[in-house]
Amino acid sequence: MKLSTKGDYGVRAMIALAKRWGEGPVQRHDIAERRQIPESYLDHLLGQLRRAGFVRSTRGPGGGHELAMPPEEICLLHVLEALEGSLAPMQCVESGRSEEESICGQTWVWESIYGHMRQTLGETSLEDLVNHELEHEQQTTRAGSYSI
Amino acid sequence: MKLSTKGDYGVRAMIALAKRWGEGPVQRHDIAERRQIPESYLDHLLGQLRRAGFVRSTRGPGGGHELAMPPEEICLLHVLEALEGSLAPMQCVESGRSEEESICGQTWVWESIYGHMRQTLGETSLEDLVNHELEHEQQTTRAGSYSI
DNA sequence: TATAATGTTGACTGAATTAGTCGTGAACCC
DNA sequence: GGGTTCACGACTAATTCAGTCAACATTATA
Repeated sequence: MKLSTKGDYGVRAMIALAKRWGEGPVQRHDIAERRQIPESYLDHLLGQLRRAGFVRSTRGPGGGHELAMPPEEICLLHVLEALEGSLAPMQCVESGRSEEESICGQTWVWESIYGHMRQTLGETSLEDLVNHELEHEQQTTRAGSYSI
Repeated sequence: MKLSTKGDYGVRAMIALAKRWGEGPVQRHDIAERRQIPESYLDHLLGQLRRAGFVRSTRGPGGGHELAMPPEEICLLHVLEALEGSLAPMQCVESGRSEEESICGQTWVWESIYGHMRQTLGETSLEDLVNHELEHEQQTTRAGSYSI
């Protein structure tokens, strides 16, 4: 039941871009370093995200990658589905085939879990993630200031 | 984000046993056929379930497998964790390492999803699954009776 | 006690998926 | 033209998954 690194890395990259929204393109190298993603692998992920319409890239000096729309308009669900395809935990959940129900017997439980998961991911935007991260940073900075 | 066949098959097998609770041992072959599980693979699953204490097996003629406790006392969560290990969708969710939070940035979302998932699976017993299946069978039987 | 039915175990294997790397090329800026 | 950056596809290594198989242990019963 693990999310693949593809999804994880992809979301990390999107958060990195969301954090710099409005400041022009960010370079691949920069994203990779900050979020600890293998740079050459990040290539693929950015390619998928670009083709899915979430990212805009420009080449040449001063080029890089940026979000194609504001962070509040991009939700985790769409990003992850662009990278991983369906997130359904079982085949019979996504296909909705009721004939299999008598053999599998557990479809309804997974449907419920999947529904909740989609809802949560759909309600969470990149902006939310950035805000959450900023709050967290403030806390650790404040806490850390005592130890200097 | 797929559940492996191991978890799926394992739960199917447990449902099969729950349905025959109190009727003595059920044979591997029988379970495999009814639930469409490769018989030699089922071996491994029953082994894991036995070592986890959910299944009791007896050898020799008339032997087979049966639940080691009533179906209402066994929940999906425990069965799946016995088979698959942790169901946590990301490493940082199960380890709870907050240092990674600044790099990953999405832990909190997955923690919420994971929490809900555990709750749902924890609240669903084998008895619930059997009952659900019986209701479903009645419906299809009734519906089907018109077409004969 | 012989034997047939059944479960037990672990070694092995093939296929698929994941997680990347690398090289070449294209666009862009100066 | 030269340096910088992205774009794309071929290739590969490692891991996990899914499953088979053979030898062995236990038990019922005739």
